[in-house]
Amino acid sequence: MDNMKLIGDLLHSHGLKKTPIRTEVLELFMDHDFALSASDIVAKMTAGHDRVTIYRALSSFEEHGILHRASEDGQGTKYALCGHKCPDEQHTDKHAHFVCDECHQTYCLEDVQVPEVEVSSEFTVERTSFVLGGICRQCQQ
Amino acid sequence: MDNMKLIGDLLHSHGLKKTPIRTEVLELFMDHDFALSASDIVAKMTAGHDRVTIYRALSSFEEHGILHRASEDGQGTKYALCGHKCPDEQHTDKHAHFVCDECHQTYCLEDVQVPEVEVSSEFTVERTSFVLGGICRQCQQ
DNA sequence: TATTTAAATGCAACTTAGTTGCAAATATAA
DNA sequence: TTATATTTGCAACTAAGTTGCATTTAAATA
Ligand SMILES: [Zn+2]
Ligand SMILES: [Zn+2]
Ligand SMILES: [Zn+2]
Ligand SMILES: [Zn+2]
Repeated sequence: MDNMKLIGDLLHSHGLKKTPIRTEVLELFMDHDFALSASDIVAKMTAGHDRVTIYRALSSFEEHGILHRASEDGQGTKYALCGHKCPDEQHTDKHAHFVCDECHQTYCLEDVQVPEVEVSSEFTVERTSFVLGGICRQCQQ
Repeated sequence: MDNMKLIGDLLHSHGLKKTPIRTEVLELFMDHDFALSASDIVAKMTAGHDRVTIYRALSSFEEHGILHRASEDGQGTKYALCGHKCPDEQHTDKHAHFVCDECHQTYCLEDVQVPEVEVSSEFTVERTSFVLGGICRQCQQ
């Protein structure tokens, strides 16, 4: 598990300082296969770090393409690394996401491409979000 | 413009009492071709009605299939009648929506069907939301 | 028309997500 | 080791949305 090395490189390659908080946040993302919100992270962080710092880390990671928005239901924005344990390129919004109505977890559906559609020339499309909702396997049994 | 008749029938057919506030809310939806949030409505309503009442009207209309959720960006949930001036059936989530990054207005793209996709059997899909973002014609000039 | 009652409204208070300004702390580079 | 830009913490704020409860009102019916 040399996530540490990975994280160091990732932060450095984006000109971001490697701080304990950022490191821990990225570790959390690598240790989960579902998306995390700011408050999820605050709850999972060891020490009692300030919410604001977490919000700023998430914004910064999003701006640098380290994280992408996976969903934004009323309970807050959830973020994810693009591929689970692949903190690399293509953190795009080109795949769909799934939100479970039961456990409220959000998953990246990396093998479900967001479809291309024809839209009236009245609109210039620059972003796309395709979010499916329902029940995940754990919540079904 | 016998929207009044339409609104009366609509409310009555759902067993909802016809009140001045609900009437005015539905008129607002009929008079706009973009989706409206609770605070949009509060701002456009004549008298100074309570926010809570508007939230409750919107929830009630959503439960009865009179309105559907068009988008929920960080700035709040926007609702729309299914067809502009067609307060009837099929207030489904089967069409896409467009959110303008400039004016922050949300439009129903009633001719853009939400695509059907194959999803891993790990997930049981019950809802779908397909939201496009970009710039609308007015904001492009 | 007058009475009754369930439904709708208003108000106050609360929760939660997210933001801003500023001072103090700290990661890195020289 | 020092200097500096970046990051963090704190306090305070905004905005969306919710809840409980008392009051009002639409509409059914007597
Ligand atoms: Zn679940
Ligand atoms: Zn994703
Ligand atoms: Zn626009
Ligand atoms: Zn719509």
